[in-house]
Amino acid sequence: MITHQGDEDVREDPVGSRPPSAVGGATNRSAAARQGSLREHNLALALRAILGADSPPSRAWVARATGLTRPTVSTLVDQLVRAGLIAELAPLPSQGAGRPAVPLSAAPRSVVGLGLEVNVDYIGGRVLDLTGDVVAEAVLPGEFHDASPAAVLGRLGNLARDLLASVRQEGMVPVGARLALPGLVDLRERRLRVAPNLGWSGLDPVPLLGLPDDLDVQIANEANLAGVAQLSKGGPTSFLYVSGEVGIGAAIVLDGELYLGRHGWSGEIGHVAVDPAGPRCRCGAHGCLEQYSGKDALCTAVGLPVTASAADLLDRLTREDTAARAAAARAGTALGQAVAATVNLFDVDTVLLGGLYADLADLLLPHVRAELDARVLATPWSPVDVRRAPVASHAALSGAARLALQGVLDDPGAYVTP
Amino acid sequence: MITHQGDEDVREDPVGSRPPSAVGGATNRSAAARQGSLREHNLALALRAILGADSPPSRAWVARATGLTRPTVSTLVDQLVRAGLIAELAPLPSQGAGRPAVPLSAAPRSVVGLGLEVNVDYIGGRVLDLTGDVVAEAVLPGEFHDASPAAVLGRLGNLARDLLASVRQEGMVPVGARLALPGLVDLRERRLRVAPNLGWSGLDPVPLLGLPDDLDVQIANEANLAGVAQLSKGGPTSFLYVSGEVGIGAAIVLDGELYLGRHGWSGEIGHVAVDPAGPRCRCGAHGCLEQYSGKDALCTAVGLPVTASAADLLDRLTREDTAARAAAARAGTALGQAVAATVNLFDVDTVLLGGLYADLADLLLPHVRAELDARVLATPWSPVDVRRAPVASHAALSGAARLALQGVLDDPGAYVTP
DNA sequence: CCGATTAGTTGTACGGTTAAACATAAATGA
DNA sequence: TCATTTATGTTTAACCGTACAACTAATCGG
Repeated sequence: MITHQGDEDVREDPVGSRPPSAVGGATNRSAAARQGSLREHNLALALRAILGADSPPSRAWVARATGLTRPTVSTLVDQLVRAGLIAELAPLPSQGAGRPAVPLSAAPRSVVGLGLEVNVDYIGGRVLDLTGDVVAEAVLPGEFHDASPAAVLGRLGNLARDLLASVRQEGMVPVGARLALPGLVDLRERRLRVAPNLGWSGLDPVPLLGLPDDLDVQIANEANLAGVAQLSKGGPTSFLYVSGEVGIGAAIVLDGELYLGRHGWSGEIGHVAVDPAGPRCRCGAHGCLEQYSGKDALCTAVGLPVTASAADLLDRLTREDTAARAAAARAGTALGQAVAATVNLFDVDTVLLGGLYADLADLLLPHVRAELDARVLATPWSPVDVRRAPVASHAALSGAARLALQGVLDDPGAYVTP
Repeated sequence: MITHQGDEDVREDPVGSRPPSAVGGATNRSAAARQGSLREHNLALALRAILGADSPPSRAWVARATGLTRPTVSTLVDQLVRAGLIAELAPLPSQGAGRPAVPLSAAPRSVVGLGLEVNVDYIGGRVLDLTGDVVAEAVLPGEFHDASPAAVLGRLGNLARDLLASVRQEGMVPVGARLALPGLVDLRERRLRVAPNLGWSGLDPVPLLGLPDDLDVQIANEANLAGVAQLSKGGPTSFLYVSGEVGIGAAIVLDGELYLGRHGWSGEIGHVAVDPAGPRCRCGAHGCLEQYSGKDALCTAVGLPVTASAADLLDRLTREDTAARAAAARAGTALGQAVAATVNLFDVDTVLLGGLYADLADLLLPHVRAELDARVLATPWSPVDVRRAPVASHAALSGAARLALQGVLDDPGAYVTP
């Protein structure tokens, strides 16, 4: 027994030290389940059932949907109602026999999540409530390449405090914030390793925001968060989201959860090699996808300055012009090759194109589809569905706010008195 | 309420219909937690703690490790002992003050898992118990390209029945079997879609084995299972395993669980494009990794027939010969490019080379490492560790047997009387 | 031999779910 | 009109599994 003498604190598993392999992680596999865990699990289950229902469900429906009994659901729902997470709506004019049900729905404007974003051409914040409604928003355009992190994050912090103050004013309770950053974000150490387009590297941006210490503020990659924003009630729950901007990022969403990898920098599709002998990339390697399908490459190919707007680029590419067609083909084909590699590796069957690619989807899609048909091994049995991402405008803000709210969905027990 | 009237059977979620996104799935997030779920969770927790301990632990140690109380652990361990999953060892000569502990360990030769494999040049079966020991094994070399599925699987079925009979004879209880196949395996529909090297396609191999109906028999990809076999007590729990043979497959293992994707055909690294303008591949596309680093390509590059053995190939490649060096460089570089893409997408920091690549590791590693250093974006902050896979001989057999046993680890409650 | 220390067990309390019965409210139909 | 049917939601008692505290068991050091 000697070897065990030292192992005192194996038992607790502080969240920070856990590898962030997924978001929305649910019940901890390696923790002891006590009595309360049961209630927490079922509370979350009932909450998800209500939020995910097509129309406001009754307690009895929730019981059927979850497999819990009606008395149990009643007590759980009562707790959710008391906590302000769920609201009882006015009974509908009754439909059929039996006692009329009390419809339940997510309580609007109760708990809210704050999404923040720093990007090359704007900073912004957005507040979402449990219904998914945007309850407050502010976006400041600007030009932040090579701007001082302290200055930019300070301004964003002011904007965030204003948003928080205004929603608190109306009685809402912010439960967390996520900051979207266009770069390699280390979740475990909460550091922005490098953001080439901002010219930033090696910093912890959270203190620079100056938000209250009691608010849970975390950081994540912009494309990953934009991917999360594509989740919607009817839509697919497993997909690859590819965001084209100056850089190209991707998010892998599986069963409604973001796949983050060991450190949180999964999905770096922009540096998948399309042609190992191709042009040199900012990252030092040769032939990265970014050199073929990034915004700069596209602009250059059609003779625009790299500072051109997405609208200009779309305009130029839409011309019936040999150069324009060639540029779209080159970018779309390269994108298709990289996406095909990703699909072969991840086995997803839906691909959503976002960011700049949402605007250019009509031009790129035929080329992307052609490459996927040729290169994805599984195509004959499960064709890959590639399409424009449904949420486009500032998607990362919504994804960040959504993820900030995730803590409530995962552990409503923390917000409820039994 | 009309819209809800029809939704009767939302509650149960038969395992077959669930997307097989991971193995070792643990407590079902979308199921109601009843009282018994608590016990099942903690039973699995205690079992994992005992199996994962460095040396046979006591009940008190398990309590500390899991966060459960000693009385609870006592009752759980008693159940595991009664079920024959855990054995109480003879007390050690006591070390220090206090009542001597009763050391616990996995019960040898109690429940066992059966791993089966059909490959181009052999069929085989292996039986593992909870300690990880091989308790029975049989391998039949042969040449199975274009052989009849019914004949080959019939022979494998005989072999499997012999193994099962012999372990049953000794009082062991087989709890399941996994069949490893070198091809695209659809887990959800339990079909082998296509196995180019066998010349097989579109079949359900399980009935052809003729195993007893009460044994849970499932199928999986050979490389995926070989990846699972690399998990060991001291080693990494998240890694990319790349298996080079005629085809090239990969397994992505995250936190000790195999990532399978939507259908179970994740990890098809052999058809990641290394050069889109490269040679045409069997799959119809151009420039797939397989055309650069597959066994056939390597053999051809050094002037051997594609039927040459791994030993011949190694022998020829090890010569101080320009052609041999060029062949190793070409294969290693291409492999490095595909692996770099995978690492950029998955964010893993360990890569294990298995199959043929285990033999060729010394020759390939420098080239692979060079490409990773150049192409993996995260290299400066988290260098990728690439090395030879620890388990080489018939790894898929061990992985399959291990996965067959996984059901016991995930749900020991099913094998225990409370 | 006695206190200190650690391992494992016994008995009671508590929290959470269940099953069964009950209360509520509407539609249905003789 | 009024009992019957149907469905929702609540109450009650029982059950199950874990926690806590106290106990026994076994060893060491003095």
